Amino acid sequence: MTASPEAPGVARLPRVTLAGQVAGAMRDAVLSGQFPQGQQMNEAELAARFAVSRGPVREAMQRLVQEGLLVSHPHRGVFVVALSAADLADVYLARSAIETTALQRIADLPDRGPLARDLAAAVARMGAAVAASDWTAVADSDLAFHRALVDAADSPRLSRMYDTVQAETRLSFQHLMSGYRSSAELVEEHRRLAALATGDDLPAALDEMTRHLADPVRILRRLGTGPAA
Amino acid sequence: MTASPEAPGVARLPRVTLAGQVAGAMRDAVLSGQFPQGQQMNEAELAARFAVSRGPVREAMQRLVQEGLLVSHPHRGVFVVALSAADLADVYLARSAIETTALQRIADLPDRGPLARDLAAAVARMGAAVAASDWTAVADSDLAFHRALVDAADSPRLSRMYDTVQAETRLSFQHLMSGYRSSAELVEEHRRLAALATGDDLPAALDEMTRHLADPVRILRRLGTGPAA
DNA sequence: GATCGTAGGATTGTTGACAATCCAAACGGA
DNA sequence: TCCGTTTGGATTGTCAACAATCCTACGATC
Repeated sequence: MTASPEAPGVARLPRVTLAGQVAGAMRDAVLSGQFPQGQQMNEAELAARFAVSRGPVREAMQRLVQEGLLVSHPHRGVFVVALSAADLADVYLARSAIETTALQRIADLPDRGPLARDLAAAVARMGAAVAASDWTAVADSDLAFHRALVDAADSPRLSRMYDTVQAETRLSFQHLMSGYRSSAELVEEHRRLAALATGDDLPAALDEMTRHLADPVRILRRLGTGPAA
Repeated sequence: MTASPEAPGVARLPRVTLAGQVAGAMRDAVLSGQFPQGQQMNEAELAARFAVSRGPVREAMQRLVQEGLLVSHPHRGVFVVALSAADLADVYLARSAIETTALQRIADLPDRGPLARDLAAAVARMGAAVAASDWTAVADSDLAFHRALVDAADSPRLSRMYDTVQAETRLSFQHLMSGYRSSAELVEEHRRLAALATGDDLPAALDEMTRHLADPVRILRRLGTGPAA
């Protein structure tokens, strides 16, 4: 047996580098709203805060730039992205592209049992979170639901692309949360989605998903928030 | 008029940094097959080659990692990706996700004239390239065709996601080229796609695109190339 | 009074040196 | 002969100092 450098399954245990740790911490900080949108991320400041040199900080920031959480202006600095209403609509367009494709692939899956379990669990958590009025947990279970769906398609690229747009989705929650649809309705909607995703009526599933993802865009348009078109 | 920091339209002229230039050069080198798949990219070596320090080289490599052209193993190095048959199939799945969504958006466009022109131009160039047996030009026009299509959807995120998968597509050409479908058929297929994309029968367009993108996967499966599943 | 030009301060981009980690080959023992 | 250990070389990860660029505020000129 020739030991391949990339043995499948046995993932090399994650050799953490400083840059990776800093990237994780910064991602959490940005996603938790610790840095307001548009704020500049000062390299020296962050380096001092994490007690590392500017090198790893630069590397970490560049990763977050590629993830769409930060935006870089050469020779000027990197800033927390400020998502416009048009950006939010675009995020949901990208999500629908990924999630509907995932649905199609899921329909060809031999065993949708595991996915059904994951989705049910996410819906259950969402229900509990709504009952407890824990909006952070509601958002988390929402994200977990859709992630489980995409990951079930077993496509590295769809999952990878979804990482980015889901991060942006999470970022947008801090804007959207207020005008969000009624929570009870939200849970019911996901329960319906779960049933359709693991059922046998693909067109109906696609239709429901499209409507589900179009809703936030409609809300945005109604609120008239966000700068410019 | 308060000068906004992000005036729309007036894009800041691209302040090139060394890292950016190195990234461009490395991208070209990798995509042109100058570095074989799986080869390690030695930092010091590349730094000497471009006459810069290791810093910009590291930064450039990290960008290409995010673009999917290189893969990084912490403490071991970064390598040119080796796309398996499964990876190629996945690339085309991701492409279909993006391109079918683009088609749907294009269908809602008020004026599809510019797109029709771009697509026609790409098809014309493809025809000329086939006549001249210039396979590089054939590939280029193929890529240009699909890029024009995606860009016409006017979605920053779809376009950005497409950057990555198109780079991988280009990389895969060096494998796939041989068993590619007949060139005359290829031109005709794109001519048909152009007509459908700018026409009024969206379902037919989606269907044709799906078939178009499924073809390379079938070819791969037939050839039985690529390591493992 | 407004505009252009200029100096100051701050921040980012780049560099070369140092430290930590990994891989492979040589070595010794069973 | 085979296996586990160790050691050496090479490569990557990190650091702190230097250079280049940008933005702001101030002052001169029209």
